[in-house]
Amino acid sequence: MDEPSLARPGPAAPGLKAPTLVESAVTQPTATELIAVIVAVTDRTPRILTVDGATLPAGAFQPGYRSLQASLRSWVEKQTRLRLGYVEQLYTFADHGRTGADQRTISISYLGLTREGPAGRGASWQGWYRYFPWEDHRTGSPLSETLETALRAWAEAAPSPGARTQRRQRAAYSFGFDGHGWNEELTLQRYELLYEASLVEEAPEFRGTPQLGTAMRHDHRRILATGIARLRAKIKYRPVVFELLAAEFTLLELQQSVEALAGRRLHKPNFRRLITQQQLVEETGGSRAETGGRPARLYRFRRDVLLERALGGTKLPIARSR
Amino acid sequence: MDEPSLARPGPAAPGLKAPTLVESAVTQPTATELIAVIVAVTDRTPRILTVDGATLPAGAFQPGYRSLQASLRSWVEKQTRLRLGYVEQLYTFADHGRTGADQRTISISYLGLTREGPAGRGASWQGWYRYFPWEDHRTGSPLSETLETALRAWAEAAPSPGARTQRRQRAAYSFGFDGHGWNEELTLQRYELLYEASLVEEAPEFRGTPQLGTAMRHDHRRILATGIARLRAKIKYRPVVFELLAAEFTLLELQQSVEALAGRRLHKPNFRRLITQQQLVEETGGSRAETGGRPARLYRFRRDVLLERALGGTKLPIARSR
DNA sequence: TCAAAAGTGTTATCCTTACACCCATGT
DNA sequence: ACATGGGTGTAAGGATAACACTTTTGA
Repeated sequence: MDEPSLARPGPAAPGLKAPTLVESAVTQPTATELIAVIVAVTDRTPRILTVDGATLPAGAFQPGYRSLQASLRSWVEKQTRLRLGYVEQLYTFADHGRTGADQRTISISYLGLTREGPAGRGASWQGWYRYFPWEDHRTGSPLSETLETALRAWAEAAPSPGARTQRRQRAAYSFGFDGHGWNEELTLQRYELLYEASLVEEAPEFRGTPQLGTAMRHDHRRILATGIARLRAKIKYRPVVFELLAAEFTLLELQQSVEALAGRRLHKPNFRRLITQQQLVEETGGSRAETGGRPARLYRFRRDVLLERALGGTKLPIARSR
Repeated sequence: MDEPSLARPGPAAPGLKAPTLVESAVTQPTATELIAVIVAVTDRTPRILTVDGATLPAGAFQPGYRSLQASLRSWVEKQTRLRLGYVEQLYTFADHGRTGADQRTISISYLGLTREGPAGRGASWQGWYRYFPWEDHRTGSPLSETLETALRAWAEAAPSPGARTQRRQRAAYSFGFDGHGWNEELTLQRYELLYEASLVEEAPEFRGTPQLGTAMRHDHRRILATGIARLRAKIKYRPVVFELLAAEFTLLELQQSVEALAGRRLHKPNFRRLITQQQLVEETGGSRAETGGRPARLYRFRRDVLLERALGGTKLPIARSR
């Protein structure tokens, strides 16, 4: 049924002249760097490893490693003595005019999860909401009025009526105006929209107007936005949060870690049910009394659980008002 | 609340000595190539553009273009005269020992959607299920018995009891045995599992045992599996199918295109509701009577609809039995 | 006794899934 | 008449969201 009329061609004979659709790749040598978004959660704050607070760790790809990911992992672990848990590739792009005009740098960005430890030479941990203050909706929406005003002005400044409508819709959808509701996964879209509206700068080298949040070197803030968006989507269907927690934890600690990443408050009773019903965790038998309430039972992650499908079918039990 | 104890460092002063976490990236020149999975759907068959049926189109990255994606797009459109609609980056990897030991190739793979046209010099369109016969579940599960037998044998051959259980669970989850149900998005996991179980070959250069499906050059079949998985996930929340259709189409044509990509049958009444209720399409006023039934109304995609959230909240209305 | 956090039970609501059925056209 | 595909109504079931309430500790 699929394609009965097509003859089955064998693999191309070796030594055959290459057709135009396969060009030689060796002609254009480029430099390759790996950029890492290393995330930990401490004290209800998602943090990333930076260099001087404005640059993401970056290193050259070491040939000799089995894969790009292996190269990144070993390089980070050697430099920082942090153990990386989950690692995932984010995006690859050609850096514009960083090196010479004929020689461009290919940057391959990665997301890595760990637990906070000493940062080491020249490095420091920074809360990620410092770069994206509008992304933390755990206690109201901090900049919502400022942003809404600025974005409406930007929309009205569009050249044509059609473009105006489009801008209005995009802003409303991305930032949750007009009854659209906040969607925490749209971090990258929001950043790009703010960039288009000149409310945010790409690199501190070019400064001028007052900024929303702290800028980073080159396009690193955009890479971080990509990482946040990816992680916020991921925690909903894969149990990666546990990589950020100690071996034993209370359900509240688990909840607060998810809240920190998602930037929203969750509904406690429903969150607990979600976790316990899926049998993602098991009791250790211990308990912890620290915060002036009834002592909480301690749990550990069940590593034997199937890796896929976790933390709730799709959604998190978000708390209703604020 | 976020990080009161941390001083706010400014951006690094230019000219500062680079800390170890930022290595020079220019030291290791590598070759860079772009690999394209170009998809079209014709006659209820998803097809990809290949070279000699066994190789994906690949070309060198052209510096001078705005971005990697722009470079890929222009190169494909120039070589094939096809217009690419939606384009998305898939994955980047370092090719193992294709070039010399000290000089490795970085391959950046892309997914691109188009409509089928003349393939041109040396190229040909191939139905993708030729490489993955077990992925088409539109008319039953073709190889289910063969596969289940082979995979159970593979599981039992594991060295330890723990590994056996793991293998059994992975196989059951990936292929839908033991009441797990078929999940069409797990194309890549299934391919990798079959590869581990030596039921599939990575490249035709090394042949020997009988194969499941047609092999491709290098790791191109794995790249194709990545593209299929990504596209199958994407059609559920972004209206990308329309890039594969003519400007006007019937709802059945739309449904059959989705079915072709997903490799499963859908429930007609529910599918139609899903589409019409979300106002993704509008009637053109015309109709078409071709297949011996009541004439079908023609629709067109509403381009003014917001790009995000489409084709059903999350899921497709899958038909119950076969 | 009160504050704070840990937990449990139950209901309301919506979305998905399934079933049942009628409509329009060509042969 | 009947086969084929087009098209509508509606009920069952399950998952999410919300509300109300009890329990256990420390200050």
